[in-house]
Amino acid sequence: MKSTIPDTGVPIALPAANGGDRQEASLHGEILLRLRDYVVEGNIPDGARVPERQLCEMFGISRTPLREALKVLAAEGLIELLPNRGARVRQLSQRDLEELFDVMAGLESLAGRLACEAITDAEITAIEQLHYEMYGHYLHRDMHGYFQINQRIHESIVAAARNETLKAAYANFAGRIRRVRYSANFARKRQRWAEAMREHEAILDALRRRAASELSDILFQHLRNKRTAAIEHLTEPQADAPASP
Amino acid sequence: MKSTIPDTGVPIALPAANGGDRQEASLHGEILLRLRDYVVEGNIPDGARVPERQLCEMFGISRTPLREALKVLAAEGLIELLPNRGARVRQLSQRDLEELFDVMAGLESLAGRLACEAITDAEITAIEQLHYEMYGHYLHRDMHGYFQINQRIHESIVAAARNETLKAAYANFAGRIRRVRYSANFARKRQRWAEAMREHEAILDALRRRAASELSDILFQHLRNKRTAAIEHLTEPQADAPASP
DNA sequence: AGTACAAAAAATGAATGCAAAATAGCCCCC
DNA sequence: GGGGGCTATTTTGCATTCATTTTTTGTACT
Repeated sequence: MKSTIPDTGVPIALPAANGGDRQEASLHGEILLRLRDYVVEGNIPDGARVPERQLCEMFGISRTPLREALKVLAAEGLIELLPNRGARVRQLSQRDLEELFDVMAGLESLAGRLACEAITDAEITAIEQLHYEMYGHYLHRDMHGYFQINQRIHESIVAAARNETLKAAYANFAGRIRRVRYSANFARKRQRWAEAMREHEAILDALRRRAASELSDILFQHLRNKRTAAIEHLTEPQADAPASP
Repeated sequence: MKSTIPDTGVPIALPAANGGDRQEASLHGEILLRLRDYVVEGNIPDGARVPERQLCEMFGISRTPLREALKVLAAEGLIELLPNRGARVRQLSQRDLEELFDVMAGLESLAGRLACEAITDAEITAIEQLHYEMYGHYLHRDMHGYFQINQRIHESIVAAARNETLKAAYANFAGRIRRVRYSANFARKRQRWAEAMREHEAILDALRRRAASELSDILFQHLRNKRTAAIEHLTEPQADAPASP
C-alpha cells in the first residue's frame, strides 16, 4: 500500500500551514516559504537527501510546485542538486562558513555605513534601549536573552540602512548560517563576551556620531571576531558538547 | 504565421545552444543559464512579459524546466512573477538602482578589504598592468576599451578576495544591473572620468600597501560616485540619447 | 461611434504520466 | 560468511494533461 494522502481531500498541515500571516497567492510561493523554514530550522540533517515524495505528502501537494521550490532553495545555497540524484541539504564546510561570515561582515559593515546617512535620532534611541537591555542580559550571564537582543540590534542597523535589496541579501545569508547552531555557545569564553560588549559600545558610539567609515570598520571587525569565535567553537566542540554520535 | 519549431524534432538553438563550454547535466540547469543570459542581455524589454510558450519553443523544451528556471530568476530578482499573470522582466526603479549600486559598493568594499589579506604580489602586478592599459584607453578617449579593462580590474579585486560566496553574490548583483545599459555613456562628463582615474590610482596605492580599511573606504566611495553618475545619466538622458520612442 | 457584455481563445498553475536513471534486494558463487 | 552480478523497486527528470484564470474577440446596445 502506498501511503498517500487520506481521501478527505484536506491537505495535512504538518509544519504549521501558515507560519504567521504572510500569504502567497501561488502554491509555489507558499511551499517555498514553508520549505525554506523547514530546512533552515534544521528539520533535515546536514547532507541528508531531501525526501521529495515525503515532503509532497507532508504539504499535501504534487511534486511540481515542490520541485520548483527546491530549485529556488538550491539557487539560494541552502540545498544542492545532484544530477539524477535529487536534492541534499547543503553541508557547509569550515571554509564555506568562513566565507559566509565574511560576507555577512561585509553586508553589516555596509549597513552601518548607509545607516549613518539615514538613521533618525529616534532609531538611535531605540538601539540604545536595546543595548542597555542586552547589557543587562550580559550582567546576568543570560546567553539566550543576550543573543536575542544582539540579533535585534544588528537587524535594526540593517533596517536603518534603508535598503531593501541589502536587507533581502542579509536575510538570505543569515538563513544559510542559521542552520549552524553555533549561537548556543560560541561565545562561551568569558573574555570574548566582554570584548563583544565593548565592541557594541563602540558601535553605538560611532552610530551616534554618524561616523560612517569608522562604524563600517568596527562592524566588520566585530563580525570578524564573531567568525573566529564560531570557527574555534566548531573545531573544538569537546569543551562542553557531547562527542559526535 | 507563428514561428514554431520545424517538425524535424531537432530543437532550434537560438541564443547559442551552449554559451562556451559550461554544461549542465540537467535540462533545468542548462535552461537556467541560457535564459538568464537571454534576460540579462536585454532580449526582452523592460517590464514586458516573459513569453513562456515562445521560449519553450525556442529552447525546444517543455514548460516544466522553463518554469523552474523562471522561479529561480525571480528569486534572483531578474524577473517578477505576477499571480496568474506570468512572469515579467523586472523593471528597476531609480530607487532599485540606487540600492543595487550601494550593495555592489558594499561588496566591492568588502572584496578590497579581504583582498588586502590574501592578494599576492603577482596579482597586484597584474592589476597594475591592467591599470596602465586602462590609462592608455583613457588617454585615447576610448570609452569602450576603458570600461572593458575597468571591469576586469574590479573583477580581479573580487577574485583576490578568495571568497567564492562573495564572488557569486557579486556576479548576481552585477547581472541585475547589467540590464541597464548605463555603461555606454554614464561617464560622459570629462570631469567624472578624470576623477575615476584618480580614484583608481588611489585604489592601486592602497592595495599595494595592503591598507584594508582605507581600500575599503576608497572602493565604496568610488562605486558611490559611479552610482551618482549613473543615476544622473538616467534622469537626464536627453544629452545625447534619442528621445524615448 | 463608443461602451458594455459575453463567449472564445489562450495563458497560467498544478497534477499526473512516462521513460531513464539510481538504489535496493536477491541470488548465486566463491 | 562475504562479495559480485543480476533483477525489481523506487526515484528522478521531464513531458503532457487538466482545471482555472485571464485576455481577447465578437456582438449587441445606447
